[in-house]
This record gives sequence, structure tokens and C-alpha cells, in this order.
Amino acid sequence: MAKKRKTTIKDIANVLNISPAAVSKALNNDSRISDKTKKAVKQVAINLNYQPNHLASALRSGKSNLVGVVVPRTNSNFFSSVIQNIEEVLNKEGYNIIITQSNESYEKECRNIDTLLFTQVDGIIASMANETINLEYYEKVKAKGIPLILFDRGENDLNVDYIGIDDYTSSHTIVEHLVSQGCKRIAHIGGFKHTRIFNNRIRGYIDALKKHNLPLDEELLIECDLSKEDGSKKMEQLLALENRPDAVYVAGDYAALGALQVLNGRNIKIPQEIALVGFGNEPFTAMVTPSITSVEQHSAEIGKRAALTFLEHTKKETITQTLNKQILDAKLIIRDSSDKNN
Amino acid sequence: MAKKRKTTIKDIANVLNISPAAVSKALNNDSRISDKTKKAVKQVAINLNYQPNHLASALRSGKSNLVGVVVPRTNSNFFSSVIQNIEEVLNKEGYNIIITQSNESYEKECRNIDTLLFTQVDGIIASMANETINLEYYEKVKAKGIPLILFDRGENDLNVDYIGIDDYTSSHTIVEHLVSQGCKRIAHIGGFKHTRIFNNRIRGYIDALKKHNLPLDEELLIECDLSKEDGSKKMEQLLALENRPDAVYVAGDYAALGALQVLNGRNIKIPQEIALVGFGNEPFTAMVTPSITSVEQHSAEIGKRAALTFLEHTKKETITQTLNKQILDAKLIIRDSSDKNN
DNA sequence: TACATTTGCTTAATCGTTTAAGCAAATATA
DNA sequence: TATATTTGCTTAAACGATTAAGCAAATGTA
Repeated sequence: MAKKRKTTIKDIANVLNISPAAVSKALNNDSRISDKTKKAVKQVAINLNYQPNHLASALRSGKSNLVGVVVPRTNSNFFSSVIQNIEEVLNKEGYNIIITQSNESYEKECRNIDTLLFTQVDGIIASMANETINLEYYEKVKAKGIPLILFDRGENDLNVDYIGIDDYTSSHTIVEHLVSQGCKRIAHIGGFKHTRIFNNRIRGYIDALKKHNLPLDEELLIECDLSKEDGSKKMEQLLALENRPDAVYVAGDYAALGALQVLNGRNIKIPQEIALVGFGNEPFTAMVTPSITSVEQHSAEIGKRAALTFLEHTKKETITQTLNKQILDAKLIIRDSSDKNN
Repeated sequence: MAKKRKTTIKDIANVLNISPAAVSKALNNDSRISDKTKKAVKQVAINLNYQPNHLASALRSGKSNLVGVVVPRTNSNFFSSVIQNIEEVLNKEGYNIIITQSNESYEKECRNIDTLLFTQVDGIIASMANETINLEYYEKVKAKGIPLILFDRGENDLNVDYIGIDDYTSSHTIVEHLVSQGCKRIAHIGGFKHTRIFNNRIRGYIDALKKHNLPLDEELLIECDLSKEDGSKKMEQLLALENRPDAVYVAGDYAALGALQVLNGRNIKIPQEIALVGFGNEPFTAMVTPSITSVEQHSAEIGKRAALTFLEHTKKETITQTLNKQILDAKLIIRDSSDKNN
């Protein structure tokens, strides 16, 4: 099949003996075009299988109708669910989304942002890589004058919208749950403090211990990148202690899984000897043995809100980016790994 | 910060008192521009923080440098790994990718294709939804004259490139492994026959049974959509039989997981009473108890080849889409769920 | 020296749309 | 009836790049 020249607005104009401008307006339902002409134009468009050239209209109107999404990875239920919900909301409004993944690399993340700006997206919705420490690069987005919305990783002091859960309170809830199960030496395998959400989880952990008059043992508070491998490593580190913990709260499900495998491998009874809690409510937490208690992060809600926040920006003319943090309540899902009454 | 007008090629031209055309050529390293001018242009471009307008160049040159990717979902290790590798190869060549997910819905898949065509992508790499029966919609892509490359789901008789694993032989390998473990009544929870790859797995299963002189029991051959829920349901169906199977080969890991949970729930010994094999080598197969034997599909290799295949198309002028199937050998990863000698 | 070629740029058209400005005819208003 | 407004279109410029064609100056060749 030879490459046919695509039908353009001009072809339609020729058929009807009107100007291309009239055709454009007819297709966009301009009020100054008669219904008769509109109908005729639309019919011819169908007949000729007219497909609008998105590039041309984007170039002229300055709007690409594309929204860029940056995530650490798509291969996680949390992020893919967020993405799916962003897509659902934005598709309805005529936007398409471009997904890019940073693979937890700061460098890739920067390149992704460049890619998106290069592609002339109308906005960016992002969650940062673990590595990302400063938000300087994101200034580029703001400088371009397009909306920037951060979620999950990326709570900030920039004048940028943010949507996430209440990590501080979640930590409280977790510690309180473990205390109610009779645990007295609760360890925390956390993320790096430089990421706000992980810092919040750590602060919540520390404050909750205080509240329950439990001493804070520095040996029991560990930072890592929360990969599954790191979870295993840090768990072994905890097991090597003279005075082992009787509960471990891991700030990420993948790392919790790594920890679980170490415990299972050593035939340590969960939760009797050591109780375990993860974070994120990834589907596998319900699948493994024992199932892992975790925290539901409301991925669907976060995705929807991120999209809606973007849409709001597009609606108001003024570019008054006022700090707008939306913090959702998280929910503890109690499973076998921490439920001693079962 | 007010929305600044972006610097264009014209601004650079003004600074240097040369024509915009010269600037364009300098930036594109045209041989007819002196090194001196090139250097000057590039310096000014940096000074003014020039960002090329992708839409404009795409419109003029007819190339968007965008490749569309369609997958059933990103939330699976197989697909996200394929995507990652496509991205890696294409980024190097200056292409960016747009990811869309069909969520296993034919209708959404069609909308995705429209979206991509609308966005003027230079090519499409796709894996079809389970629901997708005919490839008619994909004709639109071919009609537009841009390369179409299918992988995994989508082996076809269209004149379209395809990259996948050898499903027929994989089934043989699985059945032979189970036979070697002493299994005699091997069930198959498969995908729908209308999808070529699942049909191939079913054919492989049937032929392998024959080869080993095992009777084909229609009760032991079940088609479903291979969701986790379906896996559980079909496993229960098999357990309800008077003459239960002593091995179950499930054509997808998620469904295999569903089956596993049913078996575990009934305290049926795996693999002693019933051996279990999945397909896809999703990471959780190694994580659950017992770990699930599965088939590695070479997602990385498939992604790379898909990207390279696209690039080849862009290089040759002629649009001779000749049928080009690349079939890779799959690899059986034996784990606890089918290893009786452990 | 005379002519051909190469170098280094400019001019202007173009990609397919949108849109500001304008204009004639139809309709409304005074 | 005379003027103002609305309707329904056209013309032409614009979005920001690329590129074919052209041209003068520099360089090469005989």
C-alpha cells in the first residue's frame, strides 16, 4: 500500500468551495458558522477520512494537549494505578498522557523532564526518584510556565502542588498497632531522610515511641533505599543484634518482602517472634506467606486528584501557583504478619 | 514568575545578525555553514536557553520522533521490562515513547491507537489485549504508512513484524519437566484459543501429552482469561473432579498464583499431591510459598528487538512490510512448586 | 586572465492548522 | 427609511521550524 497523502482541512474546503478557515471553524463549532455549513463540513470530513494534524494545531494554538507523567517505575501497583487514574480523568478532557520512568535515577529523571518539555507538554505530573534530593531541575518546568504537580515522593517547600498521604500519622498508626499486639522493641527500616515522606515516617515512628514510653534505640532505626535486596540486608543486620527487636516496621513493601524472606529462611516465627509491617499495600503483600500488614496509599484517589489539580490550573488564566498540599488519610490493612490474635 | 516568551531560532538570528535559516542549519550541523558561525550560534543558543520547538520541526519535517507503545497494562513485570528496553534503545536514537495501556479492553485499545495516530507518532509497538480477536483496527496504522511492530500477544498473519517466544515448544518443555517429576495426570489452565500464543501453548500441551503416551482428558483442559481470580476458580473446578490431576500447568503467572492460593488454602501439598507450573516468570513467582516454577519470556530481549525492528523500518525508504517473525527460545525456571527432588 | 566550482549565507516557501481582521449581506433597531 | 448590529463567511498572517533555490564572494582550474 502506497503512502497516501493525508486529507487536510484544505481538501475539505475544496470539495465544498469554502475557505480552509471556515472549515476549521466549522470543525471547532464556532458560533459564526451556520449549522448547514457545519453539517456539510463534518460529513465531508467523514467521507474523506479526515484526521486532524495534531502537530499543526498544537503549534498554532500553543497547546499540545499532552500531559507528561514522571514516575520512578511503572512496575509497581501503586504507580500504575495512579497513572491509570490520571489517564482516565485527563482523557475525558481531551488530554493524552506521556509516561516516562526514571528507574529511580536522578539523571534519568532530569532527562525525562527535558524530554517532556521538548515534547511541549501542557503540564507535568511527577513523583520523584529516591535519589532525587533537590528540586532544582523542576524549576525548569516552573520557568516554562506550565503546571507542575507532584505526588507521593515530592512533598516540598517549592510553590508547587502536592498530593500524598499523611505519612507522619501513618507511622503513628503502625506503631500503635504493634504496641497493641504487645511489641516492645519496634525497629524501623526506613527510607532516606532526605526524602520528605520518609522523613515524615521516621518522625512519626520516633514520636509514637515516645508517646508510648518506649525508648528509642538508634540500632533499631535504619535508613536504606527500600529495595527488596536492601530489605533483606537490613533485616539480617537487625537479627545480628544482641537484643533483637520483636517487631519491624519497614517503610516499603518490597523491602518488607526482602525482610520476610530472611525471617522465613531462618524459621523465625512471624508474628510471634517478630511482627512485620510494610507500607504501600502492594498486591503481593496479601499473596505471600504470611501475608504482610501494610498501609493503603489510595493510589486511585491520588491519581484522580493529580489530574483534577492539573485541569484546574488550565482553567484559570493567572499563573498564581499557590502552595496547595492535599494530604489524604492512609489506611492500615492488618494481615497475618502482625496479627497475633489470629 | 511571568510566562516568558520562549526563545526561538529567530531570536538567535537577531543577536548574530544572520538569517533564521542559517541558525537552523548551524544547529543541525549543515556542511554549508562555517565552523565559526556554528560555534557562535550554539553559544548564543545556550546563553538564551534556547529549547527547540519540537512541534514546529515535527510539522515541517513530517517526523514527530515519537513512538507509541500499546500494552495491556504496565503493571506487570513483563510489560514494564519490555517498555524499559524499548525506551533505552529508542532514546539513544532521539526517539521518545508514549505509553498507553488498554487494561485488557479492546475498546480502550482502539482508542489508544487513535490517540497515537492523532499524536502523529512515527511508529507503533503493541501487544494486544486478551479481548482483541481481530486485527482490523491495526489496519489503520498500516494504512497510515507507519511501521507497526507487535510483540507477545499479536502473532498474526498480517504482514506485520512480530517478536515473541516459542510458546509451542515452551509447553513441550513444561510437560516434559512434569513428566520427569513423575506426574501422569497433567491439567492445563490456558488462555483463550483465539489468541495465537495461547493456542500455541494449548497445542504444545496436547502434542507433548501425545508424545509421552498420556491420554488427553478434556476435563483437564480449561480456557480462561488468566486473571488471578480465574486461576482460583478453575483450580477449584479441577479439585472438584473425581479424578484429580497430579499437576497443573497454568498459562499465566497471575492465574497460577490464584491456583496456588486455593491449593494452600486446602492444605494440598505442592508439589507432592499436585505440582504447579506458571508462565511468565513474574518476580512474585520466586517470592510466594512455595515458589512457582515458571517460564522466562526474555522481556528485555523482546523490548530491544522491537525497538531495533522499528529503527530498521525508518532506515529503509521503501515501505515493504514483509512478514518478519522473530521467535525466541523461552527458558524454564524450575522452583519448589514442581520440584519433587528437593 | 577567464571560467567553473565551492563556500556561506539569504530569501521565501512550506508543513496544517488557528485566528485576528475585514467585509458584504441579512437582520434588528430607532 | 436610515443606521446599527449580527451573521457567515474570506483573507491573510501566524505558530517555529526546515529546506529548495538562489546568489555573491572566495577559491580552484586551465
